[in-house]
This record gives sequence, structure tokens and C-alpha cells, in this order.
Amino acid sequence: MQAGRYNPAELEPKWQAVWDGSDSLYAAEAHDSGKPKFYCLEMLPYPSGQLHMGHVRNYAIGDALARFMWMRGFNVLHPMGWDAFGLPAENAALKNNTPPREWTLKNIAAMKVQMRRMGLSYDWATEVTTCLPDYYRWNQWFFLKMVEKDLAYKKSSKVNWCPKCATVLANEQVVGGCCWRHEDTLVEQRELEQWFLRITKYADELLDGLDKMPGWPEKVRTMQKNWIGRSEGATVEFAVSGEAEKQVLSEDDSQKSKSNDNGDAAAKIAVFTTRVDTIFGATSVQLAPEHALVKEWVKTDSKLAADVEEMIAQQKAARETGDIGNIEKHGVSTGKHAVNPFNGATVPVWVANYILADYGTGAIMSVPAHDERDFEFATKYGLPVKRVIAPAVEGEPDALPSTGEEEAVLIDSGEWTGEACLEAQEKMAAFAETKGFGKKTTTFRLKDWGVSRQRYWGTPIPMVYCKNGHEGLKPGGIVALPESALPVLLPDSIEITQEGGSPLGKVPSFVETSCPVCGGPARRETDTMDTFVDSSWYFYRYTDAKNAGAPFDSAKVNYWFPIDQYIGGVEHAILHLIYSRFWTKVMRDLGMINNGEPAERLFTQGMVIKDGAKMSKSKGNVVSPDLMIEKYGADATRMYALFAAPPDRDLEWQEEGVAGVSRFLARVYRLTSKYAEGVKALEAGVNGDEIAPGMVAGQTVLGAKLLRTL
RNA sequence: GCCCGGAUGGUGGAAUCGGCAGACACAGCGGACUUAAAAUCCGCAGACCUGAAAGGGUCGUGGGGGUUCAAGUCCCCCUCCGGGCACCA
Repeated sequence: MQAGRYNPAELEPKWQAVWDGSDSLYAAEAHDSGKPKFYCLEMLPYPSGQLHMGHVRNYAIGDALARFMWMRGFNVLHPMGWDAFGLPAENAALKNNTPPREWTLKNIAAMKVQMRRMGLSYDWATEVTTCLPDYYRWNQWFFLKMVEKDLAYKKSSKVNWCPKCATVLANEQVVGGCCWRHEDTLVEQRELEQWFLRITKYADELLDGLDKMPGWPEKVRTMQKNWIGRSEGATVEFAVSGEAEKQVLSEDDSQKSKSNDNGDAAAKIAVFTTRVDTIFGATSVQLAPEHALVKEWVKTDSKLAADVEEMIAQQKAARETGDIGNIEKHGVSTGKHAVNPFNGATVPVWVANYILADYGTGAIMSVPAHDERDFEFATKYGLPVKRVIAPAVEGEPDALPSTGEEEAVLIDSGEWTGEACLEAQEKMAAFAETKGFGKKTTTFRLKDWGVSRQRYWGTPIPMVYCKNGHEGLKPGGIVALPESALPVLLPDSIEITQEGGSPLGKVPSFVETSCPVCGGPARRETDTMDTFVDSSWYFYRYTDAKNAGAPFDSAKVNYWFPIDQYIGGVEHAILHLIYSRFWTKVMRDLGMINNGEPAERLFTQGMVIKDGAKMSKSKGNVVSPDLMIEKYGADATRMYALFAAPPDRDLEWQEEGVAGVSRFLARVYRLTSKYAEGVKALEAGVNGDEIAPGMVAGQTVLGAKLLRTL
């Protein structure tokens, strides 16, 4: 028998047919198999209809690892699914007049064919498709649980609106002021009634957990840390002098409203600071233009009203040119004054464009001597600068503003003079609390997750609005459906529009329903859930994908979890990867799972680039995986993706390199074929000229390499 | 501005704990096979100097300093490129 010629076009389909034919080949085994388990997971794709090189790289890495662990004798779970809800299906519907459901399922089928051609070792018996009712009904189920636990609530607030998507976006979906799907489209602010998930309840745990996750890249942990943005400091109340109005609180600060019944209490401004030790150096108080007190004052001060309006307009303009963050500091005096409760000093109250309404209390004390921004502002407007931290070298004052060294000591600070800054921070906050004008406070940058979307192709929110508006229920007659009413099915053939409001609102058979409490007429919620809800827990469903009575069986999840290796793009660092950590903690608190973190190890692979730029249609540098497979075979394509650059770095796609890998595989094949006779003699029954393809042989080596890298 | 990466031949990159820099591959060059070409196989290949050749020598991992018997690798300073965050009080 002559040495076989390497012909992937012949070889690969043959073996893929063998693999497809044996269902159990890559199937995970039962929990009592006695083998150690290994859960290898790649982020599930959106079924756009076309696999791109980024997918190929992601899945080649996961596949090599899964096979490696499988061959080492682990019980491996290596599933795949489809993040199948989302806007592109609606856009396609508008464009081609194809229903989103049909379009999506067709794409899934096409991509599955591509994945099989890639020779990826998925256990298709555990496949999850998020747009099918047997999956999304559990989104609804979780939502009801969260309503019950007060983790889901509805409120009116300023939200991000993408005019192209014609829907609201979560904060995490706004990238550089633009929509995450439309990087050239600026997000607008709109005031809307929306459902929110109380992710902030877990802010501390989400943050502190990051330090106990050595298997996650430092980069991702840092991004999450910054996103959560915990600041420890204090709030201190400055009384507005000469005011005899009711206390006005910033909008988010509902807790403090108790001490509000005293009608003649002076208006107070609560400021948040991380450096309460420098309060003796405060020479003004600065309010955000949107601050509640400012809204009061402009009613009787038309000059102030005009100035503030202009400030807001300027900010909006800056946001539109992308210059927000660089605009010059700018402020107007309100003519009012406030009293520093620590030393009784009366300082002017200003409105300034660099104060954010939605961070802290929307108001600060300005300490120009020890804060750069305050210094810049004070210099511009001639406000006094008062040093309260001793210079590092006595008699040689360092340049202002100075934030103080570790050992810095306070000066000119009344009874705290001579205290070390760090200690003074603690003591002064405690003092303020005993005196009732302040307290230690922690604020977060993280906001609750807005999950309402004014779109059709998503999970219906299982809530109704009773027209009778019962007593004792949430305001406005908001009624949660009973579990027995699930799933709330998405109606099938409807007209997709992109005008204001969800397309579901125009489907009477969907909207009109009855109240589960009184039986009277009711209107369904027509917004759908953010698609990031779907991907927040999909990897739990893989362990028990066909369960019709529950999202999953806890025993199965507890066996497989945590995910041993999660692999995907870094672009989800503060989207999917923070939402799914939140969801995991919620499920843990519902008693459904043991573990509080979903993944032991996370790997973020680099981008695939071509001619120095990320592959994209607009740049015209897209390389089609299908074409590569056709020309060089799946093995060469995959092996090149693994070999040509370290998995965590960007990979420059060079077709000559794929050709080189293909030649390498041909050599391996010839070499093995040459010895096939001997192998045949040793193992009667094996076809000598049909040595298993490079997929297995090559990947043992690459798997070992990968493990070291991961 | 702040945080995190990165910089090694013509090219992608390797060097895992401080121990022969340039693995492997692409492109290139020479040879074999062929009527010829492709494919395949064998070989050469960091730069510079030197030698007829075999060989010998000097320099060399973005730049500058340092530690060490020994530095791509550790320390300090700087430049450039990529990414993230960005008035967060």
C-alpha cells in the first residue's frame, strides 16, 4: 500500500460523519462516572448566520483544550448554544421581510453546519437556544423570583436611548457615549419608566470577590473594579444660610428623608467626599446643574436659570462632539451661602459643570488647596485657597494642589490640627455622625441594571398592569403573573416597526389580558428583556438543557460548576461577565446553587486582525472561514489560529501561514502513513491508510502548549 | 490625565525559574527530481568585518543607565504602539 496523500477535503468529511453518527463521542458522562470533571466553555455566539475568524479562534482554543482534557481522562462538558434574541433579527426582518424567528433559526442551522465542518467537539445533546420558549420561560421565572425578592423593580429615570436601535440601553451598553452596537451613534438621555435589576445590592460582593479570582485576567478584574467604582468617604451636610425651606435631598437619597418632617429646618446640602479630613480647607460648595436645590432656586432667579440652562446645553453639545471630560471647568455663583458644620465657616454655593448629578450626592465641598479640579476651578474664579495639610518639608511649602503624603498631618483644622490625615478621616466622620450632620458613606459608580427594551425580539416581561389598580399591590396596579401563567409566549407573526414603543404594543391579542388577582381587564407589559439576561445564566442550563420543570437540577449544576475554563473575547469584561456574576449570586441566594462565582478561570483571547485592523465589513478585510476550510482544510485553519500567535495576543491573519500549516500537516500525514503498515500489523482491524487526521495528533501537542499559556 | 498590555531577523513569533537569542512557520536563496513548471524532498539563512575556503571576529532583543560570573528575562529613567477608563469628588 502506498503512502496516502493528505487530502483534507476527503478526509475531514469522512471523520466528521463518523463523529456525527456517534452521539456519545463527546457527551459528558454522568456524575458518578468516577472521573474528575472538567467544564470547558466558550462564549456562545449570536447567530448572525456567518461564523467569523474571531469565532474560529475562540472555538479552536476551547476545542483543543476540551480534547486535551478528554484524552487525559476527564469527564468533559463542552457545550455550545445560541444567544438568539436581539436586534439584528428585527433589522433583518425590516430589510428582508422575514420573521425574526425564521431568520434566527435559519442562521443557527447554517452556523451549526459550519461548526461541524470545523470539526468542533461539541456535545449537541446539551444545545441551548435562548429564543425558544423552553429557555426564555426561565428568564421569566427568574424575573418573578427577583420581583418577589425585591431585586427587580420599576422606576422612572433618565435612561440611555439609542436612536438607531430605537430602544433603551443599560449603562454597560454605552461605550464612549455611543451605542455598543452602533459605535458611531451617540446615546440620548430620556426619562422613561423602566424595569431594573438591583445589581447594586451585590456591589460590595462583586467587587470583593474579584480579589479571590486568581484565574481571571488582571485586566478584566481591573475593568470590573473600575466599573463598580467603590469610593469610601463621608457625607457631610452644609446648611444653607438664610434659607427656611424644607430640606431638599438629592433624588437617589431616599434613606435620609425621615428627618424631614420639620417644616422650618433650613435647606441642607449633603456633600460626598473621600477626604473629609480636608474639610477645614473647603472654600465653596459646588452643585451639579441638575441638583434638586438648583431646580428650586432657578424658579426665583431667572439669571441663574439661564446660566444653568446654558451649562446643561453646553454639556450636551460636548457629549455630542465626544469632548465630554475635556471641557473647560465652568461655573456660576448662586448667590447663596452654606455653613461648614465643622468650623462654622460660611462659604459661597456655586453650580459647576464638572459636578456629576448621578454620582455621590451631586454636590461637593471644594478644597482647592488639596484637589486638582477644585484648584483649577478656584484659580479661574478667584476663590480662596486654604492649605490644611502640612507640607512634606516644614518651611518649604510644596506646590498646590497637594493631596498629602502618607504621613501627612493636618494644620489649621481646629481640634484636628496635628492629626494624621488617614486617622482624621475616620475620626471626623465618626464625629459628624454623633453630631448628626454627616456619616461615613460608601458610594458606587455601578448603577442598577436597566433591563427593559422597547423591542419585539426578546423575552416578554411577565408582568401585567391591572386596570382596577388593586390596593396593596405595587403602585399603578403592577401585578406579577403567577408561575403557572408561564411562559408568556412571544406572538409569532407581527409587524416590526421602529417607532417609539415596543412593537408588541400594537398586538391587541398580546396586550389585552386579565388580571391574575381580580380577573378584571389588564394590559401586559410590552417591553422585553435585555438579551444580556439570556446570557447571564445560559451556561447553567447546559448541564440540564431539557429540564421542563425547572431551569436546571441543582445537583447537576453543583457537580459541574464552577466552569473550569471559560474562553471568550475581552469585550464582555463589564457586560456579560459582570451580569453573569450577579445572576450567579442571586441564584445562590435563592438556594439553587452552591457556588457564588460562575467560572474558576477566564481566558480572553486576542482579536483576529488583517492588515493591522480588526476584520470588519466596512474595512473590507474579512477573511471567510469557509474559504479557508475549502482551500486548506479545517485542521490547517484551526491549527494556524492556534499556532500563529499566542492565544492572548492579537493574531494577524496571513494566508501564507495557513498554507504553511497545511504543508506541515501533509508531512505529518505522509510520515504516519509511511508507518501505517506496521501499525496495521500491530492492530489488526485498523485501516492502515486511514490514520486519524491531524486533528487529534496535532492537538495533543497544542493542547499541552495551551495549558501552559492559560 | 490615570490604569493595563506590548516592542526580539525581511514577516508572524519562540526562548516556561537569570544560563548557547532567533525554536516552529511564512517569504527568500541554493540544490535534487522534472522536457518544463507546479508540488515534493535536501540544504542555506540576524547584521557587519575578515578569509580562496574551512573558519575566525565584532555587534545584536525600542533607547539610556544599573545589578550579576551571566540579562530579551531583574531594578531605575525615557520613547513609541495598542487597549481600557476618563471631570467619580
